[in-house]
Amino acid sequence: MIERNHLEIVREVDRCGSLTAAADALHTTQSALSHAMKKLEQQLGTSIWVREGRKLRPTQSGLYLLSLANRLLPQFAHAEELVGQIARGQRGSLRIGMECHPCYQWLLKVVGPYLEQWPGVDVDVKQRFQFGGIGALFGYDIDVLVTPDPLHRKGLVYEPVFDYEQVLVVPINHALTSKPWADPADLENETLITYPVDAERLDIYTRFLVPAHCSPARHKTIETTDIMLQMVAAGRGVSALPRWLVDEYAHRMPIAPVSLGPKGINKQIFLGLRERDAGVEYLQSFMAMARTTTWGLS
Amino acid sequence: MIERNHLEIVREVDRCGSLTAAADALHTTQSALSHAMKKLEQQLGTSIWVREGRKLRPTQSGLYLLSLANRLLPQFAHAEELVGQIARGQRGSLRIGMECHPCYQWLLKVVGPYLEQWPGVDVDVKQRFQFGGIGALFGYDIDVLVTPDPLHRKGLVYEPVFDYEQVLVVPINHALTSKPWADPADLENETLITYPVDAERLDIYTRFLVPAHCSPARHKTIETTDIMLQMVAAGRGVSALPRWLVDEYAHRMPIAPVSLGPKGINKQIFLGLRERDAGVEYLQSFMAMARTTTWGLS
DNA sequence: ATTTATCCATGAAATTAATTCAATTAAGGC
DNA sequence: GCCTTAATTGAATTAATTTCATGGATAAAT
Repeated sequence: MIERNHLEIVREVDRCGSLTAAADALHTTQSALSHAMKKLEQQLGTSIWVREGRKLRPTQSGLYLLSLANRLLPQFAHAEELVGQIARGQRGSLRIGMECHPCYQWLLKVVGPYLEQWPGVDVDVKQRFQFGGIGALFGYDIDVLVTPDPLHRKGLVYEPVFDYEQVLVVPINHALTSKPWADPADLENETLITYPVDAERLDIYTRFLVPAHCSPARHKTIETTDIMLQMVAAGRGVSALPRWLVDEYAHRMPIAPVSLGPKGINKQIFLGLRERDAGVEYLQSFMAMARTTTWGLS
Repeated sequence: MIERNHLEIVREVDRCGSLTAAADALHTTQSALSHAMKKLEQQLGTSIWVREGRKLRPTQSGLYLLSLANRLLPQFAHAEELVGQIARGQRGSLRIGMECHPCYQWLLKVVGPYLEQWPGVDVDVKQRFQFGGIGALFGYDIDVLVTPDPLHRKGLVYEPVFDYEQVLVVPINHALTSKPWADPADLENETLITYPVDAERLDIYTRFLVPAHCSPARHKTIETTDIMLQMVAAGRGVSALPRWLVDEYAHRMPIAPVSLGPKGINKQIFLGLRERDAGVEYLQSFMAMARTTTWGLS
């Protein structure tokens, strides 16, 4: 019934004062407007203007339509601009999924500058997924997945963003600090503190303890990195974290890193996203900034 | 670009889950919707849904359009309903202009029942006009003018709603109460209290004092009827008001009416409106109720 | 594994709607 | 009174939308 272009006409006639002038402004003929409004008037069963001399005076209906036009038309215009920005990749929402607990610290460093550069992009971080990070990616719960395990699936692409070494964290006065590296057997009398995830996803198990058929004296889980390190600093256990993360905390806490084995556990963090989204500008930019931010850390 | 139509489709697809179902709900074919949205997608330069298997998943743009649809479509619907009511004369705004100060009391009696009978009509009362009541009527500042002076102009129509007698109001123990009527000379020692309007618009001057070349000892102006009558009751002056108004207050205040001259000053109140609006149902109804309400007063 | 049923996309034809053109009416300015 | 400006109207033209017929892709069913 009432269409956007009717509102446009009502608004323009009000602005210009006549159908003819409005037709000019709308790049069409006066006749077209006359026909269009006449049809609307018939549909609504009421006139929108009354002719007074050769002026058009809005009726009550006309005045109401005018107020409607002034309310609604800007919203249409705004919507088009916004969608245009989304189309050009200047706007959107970037939902980041984290499968790598300690990476949260790193992420914070990326997000700050990113938000400044992309004022139109809303960033959100999610850490728990019902069907795993990849499921969340496929399910459009997230747009980017930060993970150490780039499980390849059709429709997904991964890009490595940084390498790091996973190290043992011990109190600064711990005996192991004098050794060049830790052996699996060194943990047999220790309390191991980890994030609360399956053991298969903890490298210290899969790549260090399990191959050597060792296990720690006790195993505790803690959700947050800060508390975890405070526990370590207090001598209540040891943990395994990226070296860059330990280095950062070592300034303010009595903790120290120890390599896991002679070669250390070397890992890589990947950013995964849907292939379909690979061309989106603000996602590409996030990838680029993620790589850059890394350099300052390791 | 974005048309009401498109929003309708987006909303319905979201509700129904598929283009086909939405087409059904909108009483058209799936193909029509597909074509329509494809065209919009091309214009916007972005897709609105991504085909996933045989499902449509809204993109960011699609989600935004959906929120837009949910905001805007109800307003379109509401507008159509409202304009329909206006067309049927069931709704509008009734802006009443008053050129007769004491009539405000009478108006309040009319407006109450009127609002009940016409829940869709918003009533507003205006009392000050830059170019007089008639100017306000011509200028569409008001829809109805309540006036004792029906100045005839082309395009305006007047209808008398009630007759009344303008009387002098005096304290109940005043000497004049014992006379059958007041003479102009009786006011020469009195303080006259009136509304703050030009003397030419006060009948007690134009039709009583001026013809007799008399004037009151003092002249005070007061805006509100209640205070005016309290002043009279307190013996601080006399005033001129409609008899029915004085009768009403006489029950609770020590005041009394006295006719102005042997025949009294007889007046008539008119309702004026634009000729063009004469057929509007809720205006006609107001006229009718105005006449009815009068009977109970005089 | 093949079949079946859905669902969406697409191109061409048909239909419907919108716009223009030309003629007409009406009011205000000179 | 005449000229100019504005709006309406009807017919012709042009543009748009819708339908129809078809094909491809996917999920469900046999």
